[in-house]
Amino acid sequence: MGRPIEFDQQKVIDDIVKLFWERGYEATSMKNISDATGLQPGSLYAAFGSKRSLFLTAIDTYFEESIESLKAVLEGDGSPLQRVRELFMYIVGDSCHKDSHGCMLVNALLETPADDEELRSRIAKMFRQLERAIKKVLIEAAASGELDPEKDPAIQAKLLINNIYGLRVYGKLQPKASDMKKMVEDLMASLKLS
Amino acid sequence: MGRPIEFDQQKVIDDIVKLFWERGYEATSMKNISDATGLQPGSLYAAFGSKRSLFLTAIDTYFEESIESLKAVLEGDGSPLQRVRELFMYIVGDSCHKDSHGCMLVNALLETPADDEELRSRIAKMFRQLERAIKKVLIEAAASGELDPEKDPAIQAKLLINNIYGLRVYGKLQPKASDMKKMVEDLMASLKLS
DNA sequence: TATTTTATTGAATAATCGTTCAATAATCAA
DNA sequence: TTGATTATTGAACGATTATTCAATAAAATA
Repeated sequence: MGRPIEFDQQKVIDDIVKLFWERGYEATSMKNISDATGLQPGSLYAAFGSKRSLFLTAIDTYFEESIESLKAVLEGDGSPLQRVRELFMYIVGDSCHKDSHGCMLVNALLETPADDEELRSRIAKMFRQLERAIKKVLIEAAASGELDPEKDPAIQAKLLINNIYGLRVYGKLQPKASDMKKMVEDLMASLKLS
Repeated sequence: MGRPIEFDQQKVIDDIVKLFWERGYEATSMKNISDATGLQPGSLYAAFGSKRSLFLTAIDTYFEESIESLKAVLEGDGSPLQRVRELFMYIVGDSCHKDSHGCMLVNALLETPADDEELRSRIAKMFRQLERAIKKVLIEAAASGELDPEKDPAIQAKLLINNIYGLRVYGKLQPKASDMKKMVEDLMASLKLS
């Protein structure tokens, strides 16, 4: 009972994700958020509690939407390593277009002060999900003989994740998509049995 | 002539580098800087002009000190690929110890808004220096037959830089040094002629 | 209809932001 | 010693920060 919420909760959260994604935590003010959402401070605080919890909500929302797309690619068509290649090309495409803001989680992680255990461990947990998904595909690739038997799927998964982090940084430098694609091709070549 | 500067300029700049490195641009206030250096606002503004130019000075100083160490490793003893391996182990060591703050340039790049061309291009230029240094060593490795002849030194240099970016992100997640080292060993293995 | 509950408004809060400036101090040249 | 020049001090500036709150509005319940 009581007065019902008037604003579209999903739309407001998406607006907030967009803001924090583009500008980071510190550089985004509550005024920015109020302007972007059309909500007054009182409504924002009643609904979310604080700027920090607003940010945590944004992070969570971003992750849930992202991981779904990434897993869809990894579970798509083609051989295991073809699917890993698809994943990387997906990320290259996302990192290269002219108004990309990179990965919100990487951005957030790098902005997070070292002593903020809560935020750091939250983000770490998210990346572990992606790492597990990649590892799973690499194990498939090992079973089918597509992966070089010298390579340990667990370590290779970490190495691939490392390259994804790298692409998210590299993407901030306005790189040529053709360079990034060549890098990915070379990276994929190193996985295959030769 | 006129009253001479009283503070130790190098020490003050080092203090400021440390602050921006630990906390980033937005989260560091002029009050923090005043407290850390012992200088009053007036002195800081007289000497540096603005918070932004203070940050640019910090970035430049950090880079000059860093690139020297990195180049020293790349021009050290051992075969070309051994030296590349040294470089990576150096970065792993630097990224893993408990109060590491990662690479200040990567941190700064990820915090930088997309429309800040000045800062972005300044950082891009710095990374290009490291890429060139790596490429040079890879060309040596190709000449001596140490590098897999299938691999293009230019692309491999980009891929190695990509992994360095990655390690700087990975380092924020409090990783196990042993995992990172295994990753580096695998990465190095992919360069060698097999 | 009267009451309760919750949402929204938007002004107000105290603190902090980056920056400026007049006053004072320390040096050099005359 | 006097005047010019530059450095330092620390209070003050207006703007902005995250957050709060009393007033008002809209719904459900009695």
